Amino acid sequence: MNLIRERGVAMKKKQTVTIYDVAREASVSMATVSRVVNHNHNVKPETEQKVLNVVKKLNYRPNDVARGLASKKTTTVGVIIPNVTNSYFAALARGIDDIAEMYQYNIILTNSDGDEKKEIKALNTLYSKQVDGIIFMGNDISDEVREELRNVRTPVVLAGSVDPKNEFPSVNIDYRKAIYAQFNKLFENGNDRIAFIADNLSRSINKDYRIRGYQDALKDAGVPFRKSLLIEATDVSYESGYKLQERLIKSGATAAIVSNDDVAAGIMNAMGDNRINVPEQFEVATSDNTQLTEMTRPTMSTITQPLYDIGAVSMRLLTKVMDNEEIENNNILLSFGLKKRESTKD
Amino acid sequence: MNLIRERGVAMKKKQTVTIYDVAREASVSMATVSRVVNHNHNVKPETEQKVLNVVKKLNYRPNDVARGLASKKTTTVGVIIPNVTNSYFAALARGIDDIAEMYQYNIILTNSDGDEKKEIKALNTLYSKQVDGIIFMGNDISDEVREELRNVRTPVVLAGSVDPKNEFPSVNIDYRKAIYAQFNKLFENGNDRIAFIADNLSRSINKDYRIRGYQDALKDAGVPFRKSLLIEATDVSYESGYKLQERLIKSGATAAIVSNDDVAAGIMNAMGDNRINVPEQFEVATSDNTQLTEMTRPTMSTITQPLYDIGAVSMRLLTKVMDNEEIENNNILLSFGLKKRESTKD
DNA sequence: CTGAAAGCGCTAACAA
DNA sequence: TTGTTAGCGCTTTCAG
Repeated sequence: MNLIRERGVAMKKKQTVTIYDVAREASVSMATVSRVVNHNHNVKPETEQKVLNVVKKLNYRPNDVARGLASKKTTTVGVIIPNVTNSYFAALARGIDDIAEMYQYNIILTNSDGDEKKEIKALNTLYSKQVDGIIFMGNDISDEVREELRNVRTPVVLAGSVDPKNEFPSVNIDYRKAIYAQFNKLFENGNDRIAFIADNLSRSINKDYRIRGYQDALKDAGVPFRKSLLIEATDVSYESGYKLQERLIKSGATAAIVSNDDVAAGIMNAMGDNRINVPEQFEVATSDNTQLTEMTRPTMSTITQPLYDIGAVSMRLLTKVMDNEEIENNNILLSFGLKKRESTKD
Repeated sequence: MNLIRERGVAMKKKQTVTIYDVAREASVSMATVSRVVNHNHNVKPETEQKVLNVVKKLNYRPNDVARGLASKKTTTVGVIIPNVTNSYFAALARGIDDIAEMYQYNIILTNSDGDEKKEIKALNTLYSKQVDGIIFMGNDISDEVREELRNVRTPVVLAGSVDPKNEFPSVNIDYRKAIYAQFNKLFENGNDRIAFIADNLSRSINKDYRIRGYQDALKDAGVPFRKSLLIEATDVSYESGYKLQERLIKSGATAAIVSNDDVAAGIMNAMGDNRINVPEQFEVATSDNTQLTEMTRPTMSTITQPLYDIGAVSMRLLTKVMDNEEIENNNILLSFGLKKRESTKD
């Protein structure tokens, strides 16, 4: 080993300079170097300066892996996302990364496609990598995932994803109230056959939240429930929305509440392509207020959600959990709104 | 230490089971456990089975951090992306992650906003984290970034980002030829005042590639170059496109080649809102073929790029570089096409 | 086919 | 304020 070090420039392999090298060169102990590198205050200014000089001279960069092993902290958090390509989740991811960066964390990003198997696999990998925390996105969590989440014993926060059992910290909007409000708008516009559309009606986020809001509204409005107005899309894509148009018309609906912007855009464009005017003949209200809502013609009325903030707040919450801080409220609901654009009458 | 382990269940701190525990329980050495966990063939089947049983019984999970320190491989690669929220880059990121997963790598994702300072900071962080490789996205690389990239001495591949000096491996399409082809289409449609729009005309990807293609075409078509037709957007957003519309009309252009789909959508919608018909009165051709091109009305004609593949191929290329494989071609150009939709006449 | 032992580069008591 | 010394959990020669 020493032989290798001595040979210096003659070495072929790239020479990594370690804390030991710095210590020797600065005539101090490794502990002291560690202290100055970690901005530990208990170091005499002169010593600190001396070390800093050597650090610069040798271009020393601490090895985070070694650090992680010794300190049991990796300063990285895992992020499970259904699909980066989905603008709703991408917006959250951006919020997460920004706050993570602010708190000196890095993000390991894994796409799950909302698939339970992949989610579990990702969780295991993240666990092996010793991440300090995990942000989980995926609308809701299956029992198997819940089990795994308990298992890994790593702080977890759900972002834009509900936990009906309130077992894990989460950041969301109140989906039930949001749909309730949206229904009423549409109802006031004269619609009493309002369809509700989501990609998976049996998922908790729909079954336990959105559809309940829908039914609350139905009840208060004195409108009977019609099962045929609950429509399931094959997935959260533009195409799946486009294909739904015919069925929607046949259902007798005159308006639709859609839980995803891409799907809503598909429905709207399909209406237009089939000479059904939006909003005159059919009103469409969507849910995510992604930028797409302003790009379509007509533009889309929507629930407004603070997407970026949902991500940002989740990450902030996670830092608190990781630091064992006292959490006053584990299930944060950010406020939503209703934005009227051109796809609804009022 | 032993004391602590002995206390077993009595311990408060969560007990992590290590390779040492497995070895003891299975009455073999750590080395043997390591071998079976890493699927090293030189292990007698019975021994392997015995170890595997204990692994399962104790629910042993290898610690990747310790592994990383010992083996100097972290099986994670860094990905620098301007913005996950940008659908062009998000599509590449998805391709990257899928192939990474296939090769057992994880991805550390960092948003740079295309900002040189952030790019350099990210590079340094990734270096500290000892990533095995880096995928860089950002259109092109400044001299400072180039310097840093050389410095870190970690395999790098550029995805959807040009390196005019061909110093680093990269995966792209031939932007010059693509713009050339697109110009000709528009020219054949009867336009001789065709604007070219990008967010930063002085960036290499525009200056050295796209604008050259534009000028090649100009020359072959015998059309004089007009500087006023080279238009810079403030950024790659829908709004910046929307705001450009007036200037575009004033420039005398009758068609535009736009280098970003969001910007193109903004321009198109602004035209529509100002009662200028696309494509009858103004033709718009865009560049990325993201899904947005099908969502706008009219739909957008575009260059088609294999976005997902650019990411996927980049990651595949990176695995080769990391494995020191012989690379036949360092600068991969994937094929592009031209897709006619409704925003151009032919 | 298996084991012993020396690290990987750093942090964190504990002393001094 | 600084140094000494154990490890952190695993891989990897090198023997046997």
